[in-house]
Amino acid sequence: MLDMKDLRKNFQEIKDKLKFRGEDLGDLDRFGDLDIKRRELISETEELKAKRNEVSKEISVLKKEKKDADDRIKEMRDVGDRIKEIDGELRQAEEELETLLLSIPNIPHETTPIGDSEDDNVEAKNWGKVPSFDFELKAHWELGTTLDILDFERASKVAGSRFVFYKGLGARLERALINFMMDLHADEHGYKEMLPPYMVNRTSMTGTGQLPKFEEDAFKIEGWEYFLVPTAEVPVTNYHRDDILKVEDLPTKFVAFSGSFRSEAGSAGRDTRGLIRQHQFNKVEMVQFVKPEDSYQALEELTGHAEKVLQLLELPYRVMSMCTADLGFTAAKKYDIEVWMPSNDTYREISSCSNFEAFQARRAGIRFRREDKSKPEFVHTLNGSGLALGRTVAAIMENYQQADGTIEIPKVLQPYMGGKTVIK
RNA sequence: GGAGAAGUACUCAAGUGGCUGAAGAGGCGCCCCUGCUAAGGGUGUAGGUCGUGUAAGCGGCGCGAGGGUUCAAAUCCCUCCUUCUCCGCCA
Repeated sequence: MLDMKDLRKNFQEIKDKLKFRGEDLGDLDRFGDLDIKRRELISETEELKAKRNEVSKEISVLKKEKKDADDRIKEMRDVGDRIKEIDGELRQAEEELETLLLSIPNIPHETTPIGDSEDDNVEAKNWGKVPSFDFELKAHWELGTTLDILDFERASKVAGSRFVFYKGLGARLERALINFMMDLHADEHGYKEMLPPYMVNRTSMTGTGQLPKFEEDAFKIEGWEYFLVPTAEVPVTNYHRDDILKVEDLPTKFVAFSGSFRSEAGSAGRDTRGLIRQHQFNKVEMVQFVKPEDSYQALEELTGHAEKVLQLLELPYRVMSMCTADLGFTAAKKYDIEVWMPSNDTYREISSCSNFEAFQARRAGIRFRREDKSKPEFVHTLNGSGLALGRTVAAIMENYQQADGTIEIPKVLQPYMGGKTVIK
């Protein structure tokens, strides 16, 4: 959500910046009228309420003195009716305004590249050497099926398409990665470990920006106002919803492991094979709450923390600075980390690190106080995958595959795999 | 799932229609006293948000949330949420 006062004061400038997103800005132009209408109604009703309060005191005095107050009471009855009327209009105006504000995306940061499509994303960094194979390489789903560590067929029998069973050392590899990543971020990068709920309510989904616009992307529990979390970002960021944090607690950094559930509406036919696009996948997610002046520094650090995982796993990757057209609804700036995926002969997204500035904080009411008596300010929130597990498993399988169809285990994971060095 | 109880400011807590934006206590701030400490005395301490204003200020809202009744609601009514106790069920 954008700052209403800012929007009021700098409407055209903000609108121009939002245009770079190339999205439909909906009813944005109605903001001015709604805003004025709302404030007019507030002034009107408040004036009447002030009067009512005053006269009510008079009535109270008159009654105590056993004097007649009928005239005043009658007068106030009319005032009360009028207040009710105006409050009704006001409520409607505020609802419209709220709906409007919740549907406006974040303003891109000045360092976000301007572009029309994903082709305009800018490579910010490139790490590692893309491997060359002197044998015919296999996709991870082939390797996984042959080694009997992934079973897609039975998963579609038991659940449906876009689900998977991990088996044996495949399951072990995923579990090793979870522990490895959690340990790294908790012990080396200063995040507090957290294990969040996998279902959240509507308010939480709205707080981080998944709702109201993207309800079709989420799984909702039938008969309940619960949504399966599409990412741990939702429960972990909302952990501090409506809180006023102490300045000495900033930055607050959480790392959470959770399942992530996505309907993948609109992705029919894309990445239908393998682990790349599942309805359910595991993810280690980093979330930060920081002072506004620190958030861009924090974004670089957080992205570095995600990169560190790939560096230790010795997987080649690049960091892309997402352009205005590919930024997502909530972010002001976003880096995608893309890992080399041999079967695709290209890089695939494995992490997404974003600075939301105060966009989520405003929706979710997450604030801090600089000093004891000072006015609360909104924090800046950030998050980033560190990393998506399924895609990491796929990348390891493909990049570490051997000519005989076995898979080497990255050195750093071997202690987490009971000392094993190869999956065969 | 059944039966009951409760949610008031940083904490505990009083409060069944108007003088309660809220007693009292603790905590915290300041002052006094005792050479220091412990103890004691005095005194102060409401947040947040919205509107309006250059500002000081003024005004609205507020006692879990949202509605309603009333000239007037922490107080009466309705719905919801959360917590606790007992019973049942259960990993």
